[in-house]
Amino acid sequence: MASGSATSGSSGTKAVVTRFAPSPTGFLHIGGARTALFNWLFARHHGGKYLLRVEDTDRARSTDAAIEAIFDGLSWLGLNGDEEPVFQFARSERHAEVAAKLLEAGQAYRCYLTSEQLAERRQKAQDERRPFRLDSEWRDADASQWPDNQPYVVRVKAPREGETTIDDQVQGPITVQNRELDDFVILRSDGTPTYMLAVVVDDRDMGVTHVIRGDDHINNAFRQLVILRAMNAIEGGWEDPVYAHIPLIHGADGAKLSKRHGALGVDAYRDEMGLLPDAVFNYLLRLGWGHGDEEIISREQAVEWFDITNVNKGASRFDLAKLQNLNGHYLREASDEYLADLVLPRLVAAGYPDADKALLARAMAELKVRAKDLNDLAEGAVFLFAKRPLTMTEKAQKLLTDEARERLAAIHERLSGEPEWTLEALEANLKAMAAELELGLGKLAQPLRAALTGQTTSPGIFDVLVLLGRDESLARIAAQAGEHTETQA
RNA sequence: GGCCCCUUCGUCUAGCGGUCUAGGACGCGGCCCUUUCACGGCUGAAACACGGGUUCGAGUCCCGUAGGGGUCACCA
Repeated sequence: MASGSATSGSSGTKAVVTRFAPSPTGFLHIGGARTALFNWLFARHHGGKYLLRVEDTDRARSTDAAIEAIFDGLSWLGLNGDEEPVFQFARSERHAEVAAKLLEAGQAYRCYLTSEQLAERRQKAQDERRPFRLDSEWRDADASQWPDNQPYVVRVKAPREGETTIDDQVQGPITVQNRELDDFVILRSDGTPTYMLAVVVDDRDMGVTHVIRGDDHINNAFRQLVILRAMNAIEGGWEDPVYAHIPLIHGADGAKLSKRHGALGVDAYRDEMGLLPDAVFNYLLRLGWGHGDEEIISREQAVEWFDITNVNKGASRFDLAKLQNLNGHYLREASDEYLADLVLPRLVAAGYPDADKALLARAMAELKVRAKDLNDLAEGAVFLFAKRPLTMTEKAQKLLTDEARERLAAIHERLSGEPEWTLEALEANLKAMAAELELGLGKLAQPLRAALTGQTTSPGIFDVLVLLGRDESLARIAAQAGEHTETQA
């Protein structure tokens, strides 16, 4: 049993309950996604539950758009909660109720210090270059001393002696001297609960057994334990959860991930970068965690192998190149139908409203081996739906020399007589032609590629001919062919 | 600054006192395959931050130093 030092858990085999608790003040970024992933994996691995809670107690900064974006991102990654999400703000009455109990039991107190007074004291401490620690004169004030009609906040009475140790599942034991803890606010002067109170109450009411979150919350754990243990002393049934603080993700330059760096919403990875959810899932899993030499890990495998105590303690950097490589792998594994569905809207958006899914799907096998994301796939597919006359890339244009155009004319003549428009027949035909002309196949294939696709890279040239079909192929060749054939396209 | 935490190739990691002349992956170089680009295969360069201990033996344990990160709100 790993848990804080004091409380003795009465239940030895309690079912695991984890939660992911984003605050809807921004979008689901990559770090949050990984926290959700680890919570999900841990719960799945132990056959427990994984819950979602929206921490929207900051009314000013919370937005519906953010809530939607977060759910959308989680859903894309397959990390939906096992139950309906809890909205923290809706529970403020319960939070206030707990604060009242704390107050009543003398574990919290009304503090009439104003923000200005606090700022003053902080400033003074800083000027004297000593650490600021709040020592409110209201901590032990009697009800008779309370001023009338003055706003006040409710603070918990943090212990001032001894020390507290949490046995963190990732970081190992962490000890803090209790005198480092201050009497933090649990109820604001307008009566609303602070995050510190709400988290503790909600976690316990939701039955959360394992708190897995970013290690920027380590210090909060000690504060939350103050509330938790006070409540446990008052009414019992408030057990310490098991903590696991996972390291943050840094940008490629080692600095904290911020909007400037790679801290994009997961929607950007999906929409702009054209990545697959399985790839992001796999990448995030391997960031800070490993299982021997395994690199490609399926969801099922991940659930089986995942162990929170194996998570590394140090922060890791976000490496886009590796993510893209992984994505390329998952792209090649994905079915042609699935990919065609994802690529089609991209083609339409790129100005090819006539893009045909069936043709796209047929080309996919050839397309996906040379792509690392959906953008590559869409770009590679453009030639299938481009209208004549094709626009040539600079490199393609260069390939179409007079000599090349003459060869195209010859190819046109020859393929016009090809009775069987199949991969095998076309390959045999053109190879024979190259041999007769004593040319490398490339001398024919490259100009052909330019004429057919407008580009210098594409799927195999015979595949391209088959994909395009006889009529379209011949028309495109004719359009670029040299003089001695009259081009009638 | 106080407190807490971290430190293996450029990056992600394996390593849980001897099997480490430190393994894998991405990236980078070379070769092969090849009509292009990819894919794939083979191969090369590349790391235990530093200094003290403990031990017969340390990448693995302990202590310092340096570097990095987190946190110090009536924000979450």
